[in-house]
Amino acid sequence: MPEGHTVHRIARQLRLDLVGRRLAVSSPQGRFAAGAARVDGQVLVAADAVGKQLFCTFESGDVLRVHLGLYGAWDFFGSLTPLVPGGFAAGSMGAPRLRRSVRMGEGERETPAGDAFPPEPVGQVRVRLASAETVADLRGPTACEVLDPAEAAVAVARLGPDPASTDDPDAAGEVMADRLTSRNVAVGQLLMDQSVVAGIGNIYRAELLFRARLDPHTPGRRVPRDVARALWDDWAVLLADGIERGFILTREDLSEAQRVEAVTDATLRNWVYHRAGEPCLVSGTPVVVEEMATRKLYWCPTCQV
DNA sequence: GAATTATGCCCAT
DNA sequence: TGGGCCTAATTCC
Repeated sequence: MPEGHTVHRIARQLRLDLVGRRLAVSSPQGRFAAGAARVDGQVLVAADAVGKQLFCTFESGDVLRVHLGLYGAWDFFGSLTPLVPGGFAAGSMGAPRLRRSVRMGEGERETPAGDAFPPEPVGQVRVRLASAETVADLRGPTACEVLDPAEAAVAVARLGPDPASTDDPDAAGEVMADRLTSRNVAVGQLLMDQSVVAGIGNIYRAELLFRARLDPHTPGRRVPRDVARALWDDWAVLLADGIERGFILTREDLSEAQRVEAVTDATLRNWVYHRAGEPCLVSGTPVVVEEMATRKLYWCPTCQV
């Protein structure tokens, strides 16, 4: 599920197993041959997520910028460090992939072509990052390019604040509140605007607004500043939880047993997202789905005013 | 088995 | 406004 939490997990996996190593960078698909050649053979010195974008910095200063879009995903093979102590190592992260391996247990990976390492690329692999022990394959990204340091700085500057990539969350929250409360655009659209706040996608958008009991159509300018700040604080909580948990869970009312169930049952995870026509879990009113700026918006007209 | 759908966002028209 | 990315789970016959 490539909202912000997913990209932070990908950056974490890259830091654990590929940062600090000299990498072979290639484009098995061929569409990124020139970009791959620019960083091939260099040491990867950093991997950072900002919002939904991933920035991989090489020793020359050049930066591989990746945006997964709707279909993109990274598949990891070889020696992998669990993302959380005692947890599973990553298999595939991004859009749903390799579901068979997920059923085996999240993180267990399907090994194509037997146990050979490195594995033969399967399908359209845009970029392969390979150390002696680990391979990361990128498929289906909407953006994948190599930038010089100045260009990379511009790309980062275009993004709003991200609670998981700032060292001053309070100041960043003020920036988000400024941007959210200065326009007449619906708050439901502003939360999806990556220059207002980075990393929120369609699920987090719907759930943040429900948790705040806020009507998605409220113009930004009409959102009280303390409500805007509370949205930032809640986003910081949900994002940190999503990064650790590996999926989006926004129902703070679930029992421990239900939280365990939610690992395999996505229908338990959210208040309104993907629940069109089902009764709101608080008011019983059927959850409404409508189009907002070409994306489906789920909300409860009784609770969110 | 085919059609639809999806967590995003860019670009051409 | 529509297509593109390039995939797989889900839903519909």
